[in-house]
Amino acid sequence: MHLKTDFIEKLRNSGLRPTKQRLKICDVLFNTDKTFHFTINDLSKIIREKISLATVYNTVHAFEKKGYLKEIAINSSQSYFDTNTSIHHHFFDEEKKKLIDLENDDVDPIKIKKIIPGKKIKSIEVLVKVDSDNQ
Amino acid sequence: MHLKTDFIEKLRNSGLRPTKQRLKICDVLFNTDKTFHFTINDLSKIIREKISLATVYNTVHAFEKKGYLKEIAINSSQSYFDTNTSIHHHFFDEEKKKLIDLENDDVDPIKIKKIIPGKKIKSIEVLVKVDSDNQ
DNA sequence: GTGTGTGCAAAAGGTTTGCAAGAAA
DNA sequence: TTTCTTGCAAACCTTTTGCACACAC
Repeated sequence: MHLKTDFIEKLRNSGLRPTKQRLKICDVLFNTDKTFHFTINDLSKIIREKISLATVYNTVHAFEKKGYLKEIAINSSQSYFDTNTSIHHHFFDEEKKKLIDLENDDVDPIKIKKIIPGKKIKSIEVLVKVDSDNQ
Repeated sequence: MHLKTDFIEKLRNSGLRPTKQRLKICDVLFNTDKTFHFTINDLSKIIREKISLATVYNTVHAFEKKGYLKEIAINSSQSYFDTNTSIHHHFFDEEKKKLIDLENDDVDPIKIKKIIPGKKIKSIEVLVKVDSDNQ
């Protein structure tokens, strides 16, 4: 359970003004023990107080830039975000269109044998697509 | 070097009528030894003869469904396609916004230790994001 | 001829932008 | 009072759809 003052401080420390809208979004995203995945559309619906879509986009992108959220690439139709910012991977359930966490320990270390001169690795993401067993 | 008759046969065998537009798109995509990555937008530009965007979308999706192309999820802003349909992975160069193939042999086998009851794995995709070395 | 494919324009869906009004510092 | 943030609508971009015409068989 987080206190509102924690969020105010968190935002201030990031150089973001603790506005009513940002605090509400913090409450929805971070005031829980479980991490979760969402689309902007999901988030808009969860927020009971009406916050303008533009503000939701602004806030989510601001939070992502500050490292409080991670964007997950699944397909080109929508952006998915994750409140779990640790290094981990994902299952994507094609049937339910849902993401499932795959903790780093659930995947043997990925060894990449090829290097690209002048480039350094920023991240390694594994996406495992799954579908119904029976068919 | 492929012959036009090869493409006609390939399309016929897939139940796709060999129209002028589809043959032109085959020519652009498959009449080369190198495989490559493209967006629909790229493809539209490469095709000199004007083919309606709707037809390009239709054709690319038809080819994907037949297994002649693979879609690659990078981000939510655009769809990327790959003429290399073998099992392999990708680097994504964040600076140049370009994909680079990572052959299956370049990555040690991925072992997933978690299973989802009732679900089977359809694909495992590794995306390695790289960026400029110097900074 | 019959059924499929194409082209165009319009519509849809997600995301971004410009700007005036409002809130935080 | 200065600067940042919000809200709204319009703009944008990619993708999809509807429908008349054209083409493959």
